[in-house]
Amino acid sequence: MTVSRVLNGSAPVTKETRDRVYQAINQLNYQPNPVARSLRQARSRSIGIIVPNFYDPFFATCAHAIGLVAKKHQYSVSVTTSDEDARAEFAEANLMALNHVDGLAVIPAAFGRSCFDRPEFHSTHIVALDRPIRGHRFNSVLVENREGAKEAVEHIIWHGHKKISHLGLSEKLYTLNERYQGYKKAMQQAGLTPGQHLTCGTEEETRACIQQAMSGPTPSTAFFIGNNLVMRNALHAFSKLNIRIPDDVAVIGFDDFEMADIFNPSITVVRQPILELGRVAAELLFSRLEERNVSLVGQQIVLACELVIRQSCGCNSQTSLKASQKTLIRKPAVQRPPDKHRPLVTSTY
Amino acid sequence: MTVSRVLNGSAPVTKETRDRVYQAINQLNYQPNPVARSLRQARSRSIGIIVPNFYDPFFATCAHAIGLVAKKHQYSVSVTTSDEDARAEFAEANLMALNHVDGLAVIPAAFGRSCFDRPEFHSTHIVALDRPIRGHRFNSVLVENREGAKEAVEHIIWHGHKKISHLGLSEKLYTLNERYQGYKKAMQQAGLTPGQHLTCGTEEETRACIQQAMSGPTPSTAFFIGNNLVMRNALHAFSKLNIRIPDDVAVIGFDDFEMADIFNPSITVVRQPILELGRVAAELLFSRLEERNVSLVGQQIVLACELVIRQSCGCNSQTSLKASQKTLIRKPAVQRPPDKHRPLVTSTY
DNA sequence: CTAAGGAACGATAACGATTTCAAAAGAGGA
DNA sequence: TCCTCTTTTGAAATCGTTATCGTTCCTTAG
Repeated sequence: MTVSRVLNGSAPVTKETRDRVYQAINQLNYQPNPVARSLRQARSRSIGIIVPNFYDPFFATCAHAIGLVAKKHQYSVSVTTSDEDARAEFAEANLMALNHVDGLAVIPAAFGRSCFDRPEFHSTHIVALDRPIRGHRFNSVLVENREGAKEAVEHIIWHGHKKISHLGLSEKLYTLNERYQGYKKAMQQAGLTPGQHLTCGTEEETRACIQQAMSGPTPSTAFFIGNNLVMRNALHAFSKLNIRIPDDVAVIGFDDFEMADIFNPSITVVRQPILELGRVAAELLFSRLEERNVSLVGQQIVLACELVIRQSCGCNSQTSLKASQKTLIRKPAVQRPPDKHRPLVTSTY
Repeated sequence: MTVSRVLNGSAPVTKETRDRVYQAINQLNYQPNPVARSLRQARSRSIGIIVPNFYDPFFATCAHAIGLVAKKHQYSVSVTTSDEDARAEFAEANLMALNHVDGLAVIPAAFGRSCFDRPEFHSTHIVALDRPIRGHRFNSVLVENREGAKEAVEHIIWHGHKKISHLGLSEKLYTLNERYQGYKKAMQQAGLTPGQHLTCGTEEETRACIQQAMSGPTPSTAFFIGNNLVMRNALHAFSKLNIRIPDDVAVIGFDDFEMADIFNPSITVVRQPILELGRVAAELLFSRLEERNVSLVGQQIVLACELVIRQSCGCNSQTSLKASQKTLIRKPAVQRPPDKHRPLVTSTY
């Protein structure tokens, strides 16, 4: 008991006894057993992170950012994946709850019904990132998908394009649907007819979509591309079809990626504040664990994106920008704390 | 006690009692408490994974592969990061050991002294991936860095290049040093003078290295590039310096990456069997948890790489390969089970 | 000098499972 | 009928910590 008091500072202990305790601890190489602690206290000074997968740089960067905040607060973390499957997500979250994690940061799985309102989680603090969880108990931290997409499409319209196609992965995915809505709004406000949400899963589908969009009486002269999987496939397709960017078509994407500014032409994108997303979500979680900001419970926080103008949209960085500065960042309207770039997503091994 | 026997099948229970137990379990929504289990049994049917970071696709894919195997064996996983720091690695591993993980799969941190021979880990099964841990207790699963690099350099030599430079991140990194040794060997066997290990951390350093290598009386006509961080910076530099690939210089890299075949020209690389690496390491770990293959303890397993020939080395895929097949894979000498490609490292959110 | 109050520390009982041991119930043989 | 043996079930101890309560000792006030 005295040892416990010394280690936790939960009650006063004489300096002399304290020293004896520390001496014994050193002699015996004693380390408190976190399992027994967790059993007794029903908490563990740890948080769980559930992301759809590890190999998507977006998710990886979110997990990284959350981990940094956890480290700052001296919490340990445990990361697992849902594989975009709500059932697996439930299994993982349930296991974490049984293990008495103090909080849970989740990028909710895209497919299946979310289960965080189940009684298993009544005593667990949960924060969602990137995609919302409905429910008065939860906070969600999101990105301005709609506004970001709208701004991107407006930029293409400003370039003079009239027939702009939208390529996305699936209308079922929250973020991609939001971006499509932004695309539609920009088109309508400019008096243009928005196209369908062209669903491009595989590389073949993407090529077919592009070919179709570029045939007919009024071929598309520009593409808004909803995420990086589609961007990859689209770039491949453009190359195979001998379609030149930005001469034949303008291209603008959502979510910045590692190679976007190495590409020739470099790719104009809407950059999401990924580190900020993870950071804000994590800080929110910890503020709730420490019973602060309780008034925010149930609120959504939405972070602004940046339009990163490079060459693929038709802007000629050689002339319009200083030679030393290949990338122009148009600052978002909403003020927000400065965000460092996504960490370099490349190998160090 | 009877409930425990029913759930674990650790002793015979009458069908009648068993049914009553299940009925009660359903009524009460009972779930066994893994913390109490872990406290009593000193095991948890879970493994820990420690990787340097999440955002490097290589590490992410390793973690993914290990997770798949764990799922198959019905173990849960907990992933954390060391940030390439051996002290943080020790802290994470120690915490996992205290939490009674049954096994630990680690990509050892590059910087600092590895601590897995400390008494804290005497009862934990540990397997290393990608980088070795010395010690008779440990298994390591590695990639043929030397042979892969050698084969790549031999391919460039076959193209007729005589002055070939080696760009790497750091000689302190195990894998990069191994690859440099392979480069040196290939050069020496061909009667050519190997260059220094050119250390390229930042983009500026990389540019300087390239400029230096390409100046003087005998400028480099080819570059072997040790990993993807340097590859990224090098591609940027080549583009800025208006050096054309493969016309001015040939380029070959180590480790395949997402955009390698989208690039123009597509990048020839040595592909590592990443999923296989994770799979083999995980299966080895589980076979040791189940007390099988004990004879393998202390052994290293080394997996072969593939040379993926694209355009940047000077091979003209338009003529030398079928038009439908842009990528030629030269099979490795060593037979090994077929490996699926790295999962697509792009966003689905 | 006594009583009251606080500081320091120890004893006991949880937390929720499993290990070990003991008891009850049923089967079979003398 | 009684005894032994096996099958099934329950009781107690245990894992390593903390919550709770109680005891000792010392200080201070009346």
